Amino acid sequence: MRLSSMADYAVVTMQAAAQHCGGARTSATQLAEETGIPLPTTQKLVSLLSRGGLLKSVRGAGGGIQLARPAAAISLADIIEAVEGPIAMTACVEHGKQDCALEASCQVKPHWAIVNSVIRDALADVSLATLANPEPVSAIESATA
Amino acid sequence: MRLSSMADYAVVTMQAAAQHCGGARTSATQLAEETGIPLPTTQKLVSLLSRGGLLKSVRGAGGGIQLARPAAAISLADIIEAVEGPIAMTACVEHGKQDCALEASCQVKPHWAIVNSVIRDALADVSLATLANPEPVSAIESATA
DNA sequence: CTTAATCAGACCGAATCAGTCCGATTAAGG
DNA sequence: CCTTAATCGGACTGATTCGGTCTGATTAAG
Repeated sequence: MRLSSMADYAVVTMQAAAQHCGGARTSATQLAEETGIPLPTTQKLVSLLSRGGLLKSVRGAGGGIQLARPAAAISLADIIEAVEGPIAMTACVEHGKQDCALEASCQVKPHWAIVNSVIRDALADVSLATLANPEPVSAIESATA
Repeated sequence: MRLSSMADYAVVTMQAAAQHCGGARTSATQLAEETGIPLPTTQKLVSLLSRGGLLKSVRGAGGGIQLARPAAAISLADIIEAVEGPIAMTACVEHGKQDCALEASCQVKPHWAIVNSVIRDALADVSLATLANPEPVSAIESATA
């Protein structure tokens, strides 16, 4: 039930990259300095995020990285899935994976699907544009009451 | 972002125990047979759940276990916290833990608190009584739309 | 063509987790 | 009152995954 450190760092890195989006390309080195995350780790994150289609990288001298989409179109769910894989709290939620031998008599499985959707939607409702706003307000706030 | 197997098994075990609540005491052995979870693992879960105040255990011959509270008063959040500890997606959400060196300049932290609350509430809205119902319907369904 | 700077993938150590086993405790039966 | 049996409780071991680091491949500029 805890997010991996990599996913946590990825969110911070993406938020830092979003602030450089208007300028142009940024480098992993610069993001590492700004965030305080070790450079090798930042490089690994950039690799994962690029593979996930969230960052656009340009190799070679003078190259760099930039957001592949507008900040408003990138959500926490996208970032987490790029680093950790599909958001699935239990093994039975993932399609195609039927490792659970209890599946036949499991009464809990349909409920996990609902809970998983709620959590994923909550993460999808938070975009990079929202993270840039220091005052956290959004549609999800109503659910916290 | 994935639930531990122990927590997953704990939910199944509690659901099985809830169906025996009306009768009286059940044993870990019986729950292991019904759920298909290995007996030693079930014993470990019973220990954790008892320590968390969700199960009431009676030792000795003829002893057993039973729900410490009505099924409607036990939620998924209770079970998960009993097995995994406090629900905190990131280290900075947990009170008192300030291992994150980025905390000073971290723009993301306040947003995590909101997201964490949403997720915890979603888990708290699902009780054992809800799990006993094969047709999943509840207040959280509106959030899935 | 050489050089330099960047991303991308592969490797290793550490921590956590799942699982199992054995001991402490307690009620029932003789 | 003692023995027996059945249960929960905590401690240990092996394995998997995760976090972190390092080195190599690629590319544009000089």
